[in-house]
Amino acid sequence: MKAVALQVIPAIKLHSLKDACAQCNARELCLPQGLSDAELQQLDDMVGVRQKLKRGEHLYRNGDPFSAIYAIKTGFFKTDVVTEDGRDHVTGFQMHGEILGMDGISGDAHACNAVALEDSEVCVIPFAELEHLSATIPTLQRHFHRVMSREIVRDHGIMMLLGTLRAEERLVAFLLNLSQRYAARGYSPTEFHLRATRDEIGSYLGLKLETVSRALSQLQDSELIQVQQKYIRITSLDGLKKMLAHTQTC
Amino acid sequence: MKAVALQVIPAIKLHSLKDACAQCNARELCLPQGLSDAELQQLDDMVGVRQKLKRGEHLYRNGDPFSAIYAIKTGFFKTDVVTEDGRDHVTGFQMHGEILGMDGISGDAHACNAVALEDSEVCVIPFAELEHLSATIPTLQRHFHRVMSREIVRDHGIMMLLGTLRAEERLVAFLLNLSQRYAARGYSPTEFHLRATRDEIGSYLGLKLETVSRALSQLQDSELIQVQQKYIRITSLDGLKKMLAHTQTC
DNA sequence: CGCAGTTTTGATTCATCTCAATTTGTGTGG
DNA sequence: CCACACAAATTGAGATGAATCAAAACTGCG
Repeated sequence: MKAVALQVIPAIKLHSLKDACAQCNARELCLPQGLSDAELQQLDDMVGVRQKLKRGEHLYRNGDPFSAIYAIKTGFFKTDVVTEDGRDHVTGFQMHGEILGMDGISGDAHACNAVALEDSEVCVIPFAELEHLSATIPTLQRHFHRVMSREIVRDHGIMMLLGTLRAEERLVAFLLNLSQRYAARGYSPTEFHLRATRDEIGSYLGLKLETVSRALSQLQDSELIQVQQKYIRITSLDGLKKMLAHTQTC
Repeated sequence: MKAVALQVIPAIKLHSLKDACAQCNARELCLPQGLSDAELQQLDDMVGVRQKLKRGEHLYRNGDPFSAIYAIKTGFFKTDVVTEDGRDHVTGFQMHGEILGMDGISGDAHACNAVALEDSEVCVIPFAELEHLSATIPTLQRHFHRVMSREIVRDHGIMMLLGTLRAEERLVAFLLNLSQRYAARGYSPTEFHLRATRDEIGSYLGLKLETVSRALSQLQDSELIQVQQKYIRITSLDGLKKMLAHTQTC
């Protein structure tokens, strides 16, 4: 997959834009959470641009100058970091309602790659304007800080996963995390499509793709899940949870 | 080590406090970086309390209500997360000039433990006041966002380390990171004391303490470092760097 | 229909963990 | 100040989980 020119949708109609945040189905999970109607309006004015990406396209690349963060309106992304010697590592999967690009704030350039794993659409939030607006809307400021903090906490959880869990447990943790996030979005917590390949999942979990495949097969043999390529059906949510709970205790 | 009542140093003298930030030797690395004298003064007024901790004392614990972040004035800390089933994992080591506690913003409660690994002193920065002040001082706002973003980027680096490096490489990355941070503080980049035990380092790197010990011995046998318990002397900084650079390439 | 990419599964190798014994270092109280 | 007890670190031998190498099966797309 090679670089593709980003397709930017310019502001079309003032009216439709004003309602964009208000009508977005990711709203409850997104940045404007908890804002009043008037504040929502202000935020809506700021988010002037939507951007569509096809599967495989980069939203941004490591080293790109930083100017905006992105709220995922629809779709699914991965972020990955690459070292000088070519090793790459998937640092996260993001779904709609989640914020991308905060890695870029510290160095005025993005510190990872963000790639759409399916056709997606994001809201471009110019960061300078977000800072400006959040200085006058305490709720927005507070919420933005929470979003950044949540990313830090989430990353600590992944570090824990990578540092202490065994292969099968990592996969269980991954599946339960997806399940919970789908549930929060009103989708089935027990039935979903993986958007990532075994290789990408492996990279995220610090495992080789064969190990991911084997672990999935094992979980299927244990009758905890059903796997059919990217389709996952969790048949025992409790069973999975128990696998994480009492590993050393018993 | 059990819980110890936190020792809080109340504001003593208005004058001495007003100069606290200005005179702090961690200033160049800390939150006030880049502020004007007048802004520094305002920040200084906000940071009303210093707090001293003895080795082994907790600055905060998982679940503690969140009200402030902490700038390390002197000393050395570790942060760790613990799961229900008792597994714990060290998520980071922090030295003076660095900020602790941002994990607590998202849930109004701290999401990890912070423990002093040597006698330390921190500046307590009430978070509500920081938000309030940063709404009027753009430089402060910007800088705070950078600090949070830097933590995210750093965590991604650790995830990469945990997911893709082998034991010896992880240790090299750890030592080089310490070296660089000591250098940035005006200390020797090639000679320092580890404040953490092998067990804590192992937890941080996703390794067992024996593996840490073996890897250190190996690096010593390769004449890249000298080890004497917690004392480390790097004899070939370039040699260490090469170990990380061309592992797969050659 | 065929080809490329992805996934599954098997056999083997290797790195790290585990268990265990010893050494070294540290702090405390007599 | 020294001796003792406890914590931390080193080192070895063996077990084990995941990586590697390899082949076959499946999927989806042109």
